[in-house]
Parts: sequence; structure tokens; C-alpha cells
Amino acid sequence: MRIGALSERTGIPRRMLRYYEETGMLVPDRCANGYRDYDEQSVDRALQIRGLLEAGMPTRVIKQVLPCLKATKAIHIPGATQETMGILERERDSMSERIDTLTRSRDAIARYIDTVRGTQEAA
Amino acid sequence: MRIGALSERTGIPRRMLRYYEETGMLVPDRCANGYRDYDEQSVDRALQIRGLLEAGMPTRVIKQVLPCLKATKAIHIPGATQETMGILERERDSMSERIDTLTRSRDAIARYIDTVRGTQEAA
DNA sequence: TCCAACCTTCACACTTGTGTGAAGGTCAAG
DNA sequence: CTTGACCTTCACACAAGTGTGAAGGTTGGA
Repeated sequence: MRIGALSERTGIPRRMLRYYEETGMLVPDRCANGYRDYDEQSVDRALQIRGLLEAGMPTRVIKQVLPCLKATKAIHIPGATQETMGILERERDSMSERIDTLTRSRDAIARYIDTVRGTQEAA
Repeated sequence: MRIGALSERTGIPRRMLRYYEETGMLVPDRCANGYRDYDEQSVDRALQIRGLLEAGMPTRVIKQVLPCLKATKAIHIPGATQETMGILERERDSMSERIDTLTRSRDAIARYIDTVRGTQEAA
């Protein structure tokens, strides 16, 4: 599929899809005429990238982390250096912290909303 | 407490604390000599701000959301406009999405790590 | 054949969050 | 009174993510 189609299916601007390629996060094949050629998997992958970017993860890290998100039971464990594993573990932990922070804040907001709604109802 | 002390207690650079003030997220009192004067609560507040920033939430939104995180049972519900409530609800939902994305990714990374560890152990 | 709708690369520009440092005020301790 | 460790504001700089658009190639249908 070409970039326009992927863009429509994901809602991600063409510009951003090119940026994902430029940073090595999502590199499509190329047709003979030079057009980008994305496979079906790219849909999920692009959405995942956007989600992580929105969650504040820098492209550098996304690039390192994405391979693990493809297939857990695949052949990988390729150049699974001790160093790579360390990076992944640190990333896992910092993600957990972020999740906690976000969850606490979201719950507080939700409580607030419920409180206000309750008060207004009672009034 | 002065900015240096808050910086040391939170690990947040002075520069950033000033930035938090500039953007209206954390505005301290001022001493007679012009020095910033932070109260005890500012410690938690600053940490919360940093957490949300790291989670990709823009200052604009943090500013809107922070008041709800202070005290759920306080007098607020001040200018709780219909519009404000809408913003909060949308923010709550988008936070939930982020949490889901992060959680899925983190779990995948954790599984990957465990798989590799298991494989290496077995080898 | 030619137009419309795609695609390409390239480049400028803006916002945000952050680092760094200059120029200068305050204040306590020697 | 001076020195050192704070503080102030201001400003320049940079990377990342994103928008916009120019200049030009490809291709399918009227």
C-alpha cells in the first residue's frame, strides 16, 4: 500500500510517516518507481509508534523497543547483548513509572469529575 | 524554601522550576527581596509536573489538570464550566489510551526480557 | 495528449522542553 | 568591607516533533 492509503487508514499525516522512516522506526519497501510500499503490518506498527510518541517516548528508544513488540515467540534474541538487555530493563522500569504517574493523575481527574457531577446532581 | 532547596529535594534543575512558574504550572510566593519562596507542597507538585511532562502531557494541559489533583474534597468546583468539564473528560480518556498503549508495550518488553532470560538459562 | 491525483525530495519554520551562561542583586560569615 | 554562595532576569542555542509548501517525477483516465 502507498503512503496515502496508510495515512488514511491510520490518520497519521504523510509527513509523519516519512519521519518515521527517516528515524528508522518504520521503513517501508520501495516500488520500482520509488514510491514507498507499506505492508499490512505497517498499520499496527504506525499506530503503535504514534502511541509511544504521544506517551513521550523518544524515537531513539522506540526504535530499540519496537523489535520486541513484533513477535514474542519469533527467532529473534539476535544480538541480544547484555547491554541491550540492560537498556530494555531500564526502559521497562521507566515505563512502569510513567504508567503509575499517569494512572494516579487520571484517577484523580476521574474522581474530580465524579465529585462535581455528584454535587451538581445533588444541587 | 528557596529554589535551590526545592531543586535539591526534587532533583529538578532550577531552570525547569523557573520554567514551571513561567508557564503557570507552579507559581511560588516571593520574598521581600524577590527570591522565590516555595511551600512544602511544592515538592509533590513539582514531581507530579515532571512526571506528567515526561509522560508527554503538554504544559497547557497540565495547568488545566493540576487543580483537580490537589484536593478532591476541597471547595473547588469553582468555575467548573461545562466546557472545563468537557476538557477534563477528554483528557481523562486520552490518558487512558496512553496508559493502555504504554502498558501493552511495557508488558511486551517484559515478556521479551523473560523469554530471553529463560532461553539463556536453558542454554 | 494532457490533466488530475498521486508520489518524490528538500527546506524553511514553529513550538516545546531543556541547557548554558552573562550581568547583576542579596546576604551571611570571615 | 569583602568574598562566596545564593538569588534574579534575560537571552541565545539546540533537539525533537510537526506543519507547510516548492519543484518536480509517475501514471491512469478523459
